[in-house]
Amino acid sequence: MTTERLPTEQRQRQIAEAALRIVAEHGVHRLTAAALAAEVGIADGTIFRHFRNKEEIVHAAIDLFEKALESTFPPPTEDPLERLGSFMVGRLELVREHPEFLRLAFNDRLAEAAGEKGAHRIEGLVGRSVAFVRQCLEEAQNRGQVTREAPPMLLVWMVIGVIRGAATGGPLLATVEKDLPGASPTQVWKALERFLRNTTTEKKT
Amino acid sequence: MTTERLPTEQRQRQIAEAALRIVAEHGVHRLTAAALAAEVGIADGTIFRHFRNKEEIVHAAIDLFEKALESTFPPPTEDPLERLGSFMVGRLELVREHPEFLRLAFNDRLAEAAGEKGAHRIEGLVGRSVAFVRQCLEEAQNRGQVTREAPPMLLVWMVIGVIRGAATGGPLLATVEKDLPGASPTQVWKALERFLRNTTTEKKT
Amino acid sequence: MTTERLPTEQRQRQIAEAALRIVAEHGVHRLTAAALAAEVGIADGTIFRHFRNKEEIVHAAIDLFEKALESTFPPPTEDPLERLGSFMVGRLELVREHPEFLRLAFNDRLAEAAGEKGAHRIEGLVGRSVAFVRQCLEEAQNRGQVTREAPPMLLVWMVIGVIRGAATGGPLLATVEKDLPGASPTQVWKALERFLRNTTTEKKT
Amino acid sequence: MTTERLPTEQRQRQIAEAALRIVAEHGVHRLTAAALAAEVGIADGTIFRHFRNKEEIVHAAIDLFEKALESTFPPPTEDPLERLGSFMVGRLELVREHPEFLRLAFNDRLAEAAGEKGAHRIEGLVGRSVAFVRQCLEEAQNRGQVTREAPPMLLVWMVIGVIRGAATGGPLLATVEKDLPGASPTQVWKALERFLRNTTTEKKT
DNA sequence: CATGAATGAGCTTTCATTCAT
DNA sequence: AATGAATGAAAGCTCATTCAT
Repeated sequence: MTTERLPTEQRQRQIAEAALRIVAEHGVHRLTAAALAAEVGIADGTIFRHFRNKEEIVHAAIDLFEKALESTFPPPTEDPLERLGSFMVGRLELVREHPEFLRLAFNDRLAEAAGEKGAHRIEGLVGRSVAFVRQCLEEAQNRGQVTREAPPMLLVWMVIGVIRGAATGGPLLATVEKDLPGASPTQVWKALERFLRNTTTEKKT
Repeated sequence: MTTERLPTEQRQRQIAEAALRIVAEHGVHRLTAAALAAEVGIADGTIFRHFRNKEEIVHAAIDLFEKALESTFPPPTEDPLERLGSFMVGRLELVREHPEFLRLAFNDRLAEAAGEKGAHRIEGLVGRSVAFVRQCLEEAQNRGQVTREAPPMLLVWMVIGVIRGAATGGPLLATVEKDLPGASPTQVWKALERFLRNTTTEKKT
Repeated sequence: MTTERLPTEQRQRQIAEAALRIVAEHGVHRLTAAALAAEVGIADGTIFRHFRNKEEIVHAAIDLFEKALESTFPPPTEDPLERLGSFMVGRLELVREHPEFLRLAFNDRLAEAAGEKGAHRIEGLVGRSVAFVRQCLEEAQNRGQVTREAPPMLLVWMVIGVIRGAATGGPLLATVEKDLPGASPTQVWKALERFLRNTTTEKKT
Repeated sequence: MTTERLPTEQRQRQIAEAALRIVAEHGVHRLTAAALAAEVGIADGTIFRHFRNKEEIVHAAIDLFEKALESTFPPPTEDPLERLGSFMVGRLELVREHPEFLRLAFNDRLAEAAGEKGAHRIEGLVGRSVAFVRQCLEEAQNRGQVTREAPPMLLVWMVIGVIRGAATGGPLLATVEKDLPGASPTQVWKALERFLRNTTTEKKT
């Protein structure tokens, strides 16, 4: 069989994308050179003309993931809650477009496949998002938009929990899917925002 | 070397526990027949005198996990928030005692090792917990202990998010560990409870 | 195919011997797990139940080689030339019995297959033999059995050259094989000894 | 990157030389098409525009080696010992200039890489040198320059042994390097010559 | 029940060789 | 002539599973 010849960069991209798809759909244990090759439509051995080894493939996949996440960090607007909102909506839309990412973001599969270094990268990615959320929430607390009584991390966990929950089409919603059936990212954020503001101490006085 | 002969039931339990430990500490890729045998202290072939194949071992491990989770569902007390509190405290304490479970609960590793059927079981386990949390929250909303404005699932995701966050010693806290340093399960719940109730004060006044 | 089951120690020995045979007869490039397995009569994978990896197999082979060489170091008799004679005869007889060793002793094939550590071991083996020969010759010079005029290493190289030459059935003799047709180890040594003593300065005076 | 285009003959030479260098410095296992191409500075596929396959490359390398050896056969002078001397000095100087050759001459690595045919060629090369040495020594014996009592092959082995020993900087000298520290080729030959002639003095008196 | 040797499929990686560009 | 992507046959090694003892 003679496959179309493509420049390395293109093949690398194809392979990285295939890796993402495979891990997301079937799990790391199916991320084999053979599976990758089949997915891309080339011969087994050819994989290693484009990547030195499997680990590098995973790193390329993480790159893709990273770039996608990066694009959802909103510009530093004035209002922290507004910022948090764009972030959340962005993330939820990202997941809607790329369901592959879902199982990656909240899962340490990729990390496992990438060895120590890859695990750290993913940790870093997650950490950055957490830090962003926290930053927004603390600012909001300082401005009195959100109650100062709650420990910031509690709020962070809640927000992350909502993102995760709204993003997961899977298990979390399985039993209760009828609830917010097609709840759009914006709707979810609106509900969350109202809730957060609701608790504001200012309002109580 | 001839190991002491034990009845199948005991060996099965030992093996299932060993499986839990191995997956938790080293990941699925180290869950091999040889590793299990070594952990239990028997010869590798012997494993298959007690289980027909690896999948069954994983199922036994999930059984253990299930039983542990089961034990944290509190008795059906009157007050739904109180019930939710015992549940949450129970779960956090469980994780504190058995850190192995952490990587299992919020991770689909075990599911992956157990094939389709195992994945469904874990999904079910998670689903049951979600349903419980939801039940408590809806009751609380009906009683006016928690604002009725928020969609129940939003609250569910928040609570689950807090449980996950408080349970995970790892990445989530990494950058901000000073926050709730040794926050005990009860302290976490108290903070969450105050927050949940807080949202209703407006209406009360 | 069901092969006879043997205890690891026996299989290890078989495998190490097979390794020696293969390297000697066909060269390192044919020393593959498959070839070893075929030679021993077991399945490919089985090889690695008895050795952790190929390198360990080569080390086991070197062990065999080492033991054989060791056995040809004669006891420390009074007369150095007599000692040298037993050594040489021993070595030649060893090679006659185990032609496999020939290509190993004067070849760095095994060394190459064994990695750094293996190469050093073989170097050490050769070094020990050289040192032994040298020791004998220097003593002989001190006693006046061999001329003191020749630098010791010159004599060493000569003796080693004769051992190698007499041992090699191969290329070295190819063109001139009729010479010392069945020259027995003892005959070769006798000829060499006469030659060495012949040069003695004592006799000239 | 497009490399300068060179006529096949030049590239062939470059490749053959690269082969010699690689085998000498790193061993046959590194003699790969990719390594050759890198050494020469062309793309790996290009190698096979100049040689039909790897075996032919090795043959070209042996050609080079052969030519170098050829050049050290001295003209047929009157005195056989003098002839032998030039030969030996020539060989030792060759090795000093081209240390690559060392590992080739006393090693069947190249032979192994070249298959049956290549092995025979190298055998022939060695055989020719042995025959030359023998010729010289027999003449010398006939002229009474060297004792007639020693079987010619014994002398041949000795001489070859000395050449090998003096050429090998490696293991052979490792333990005793102080001996003939920078022993020049001529010094080595002088020592050997004195020794060979020495054996005849008895009869002369 | 327990042992541990044996199996064979499968995985990652290497490499000589081909061939479209 | 030169390039470099593609191929496919090994090679080394792992592991679930079987089975004679």
